[in-house]
Amino acid sequence: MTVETEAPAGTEDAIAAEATALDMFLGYNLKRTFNAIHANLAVTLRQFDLRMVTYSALTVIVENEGLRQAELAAALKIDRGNAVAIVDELEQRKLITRDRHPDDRRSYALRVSEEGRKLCRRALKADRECEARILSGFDAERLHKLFADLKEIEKAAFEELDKRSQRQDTKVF
Amino acid sequence: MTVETEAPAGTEDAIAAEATALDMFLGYNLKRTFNAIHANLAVTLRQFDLRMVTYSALTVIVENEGLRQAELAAALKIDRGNAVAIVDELEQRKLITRDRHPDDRRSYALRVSEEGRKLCRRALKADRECEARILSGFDAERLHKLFADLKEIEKAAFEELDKRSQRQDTKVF
DNA sequence: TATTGTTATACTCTATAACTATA
DNA sequence: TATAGTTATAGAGTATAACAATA
Repeated sequence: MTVETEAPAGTEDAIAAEATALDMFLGYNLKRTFNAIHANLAVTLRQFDLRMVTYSALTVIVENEGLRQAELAAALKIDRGNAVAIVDELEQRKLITRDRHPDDRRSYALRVSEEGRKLCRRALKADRECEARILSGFDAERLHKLFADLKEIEKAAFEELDKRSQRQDTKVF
Repeated sequence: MTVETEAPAGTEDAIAAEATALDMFLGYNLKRTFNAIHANLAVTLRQFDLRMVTYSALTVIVENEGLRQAELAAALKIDRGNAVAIVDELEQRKLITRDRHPDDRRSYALRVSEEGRKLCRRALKADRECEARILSGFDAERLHKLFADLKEIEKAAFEELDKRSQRQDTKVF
């Protein structure tokens, strides 16, 4: 998605340093920035044998002991079906336990183990330190504004999406 | 990845409206915001039967007539191998042509057709209008600052990634 | 009837490796 | 030797549909 500036080696009059119409788009810039941040996160998490999704699943379980798989899936915005393998992996690594839910025999109650809690704490710390290095040039106020902007845009984007699906609905009938 | 606030229906004391440690992370917030923007983009592009990658490929070809497939792949930061199917699709839909490169018989020169140019123009317009609706609450200065922040963070993140791989290198030897 | 966990399936995206034809 | 395009393949990520057990 990103139009990077380095020309492929040996390409004499390459499409280097070019601007593209895509530069004007927030989506394009968000993707580029996220890719760069995510590349760092992947390196950070590799030492804990975690992926982004297992990392965030573990974090959510730590913070919500006893939650059901369906609740975890909703929190991570992933499908229930896709949550199975993730929970399987965390359970097989003894980072969490799958206990029967006391008042609903369909459900599991997910709980972190001591080992899982420690791993989560170490991963969060490493992630925090990595982001701090990347964002060392940003003061608190600038960061706060940036986070607020991102939140506001997320909200506006979902509102626009709602409007569009309503428009579609009214078109259909 | 996102810990959304809506509780699943029928979950009485659900993990609703909760904060998570992940909220402190730029990566997490970028992903949430990008997901929301991308959901809109996907809806926008569906009417043109385009995906994000075919959309950006078409745009890059429009802006760099005659470029090689390898150059397109580099611009999109995708693998040469993965570019084949994308170029195939655009060619089969007669949105672009694959001409032999005049001075290198290994290469193709990718060129947009009139139909492709029109489609690209319409898609860019629809994308622009959608983003404008989402960002209607942002004035030009705020947007400019946001884009600048994103660019700066991307740069810092890749620099940090370089440092880390160098650190790894020096460890190995 | 609806929900929980599960399985199967499929499509996209990404990454690697090997092949051919050219340079 | 190296590069351009191609093919095959495999791993993630994501989405849908169906099933058994339970509510």
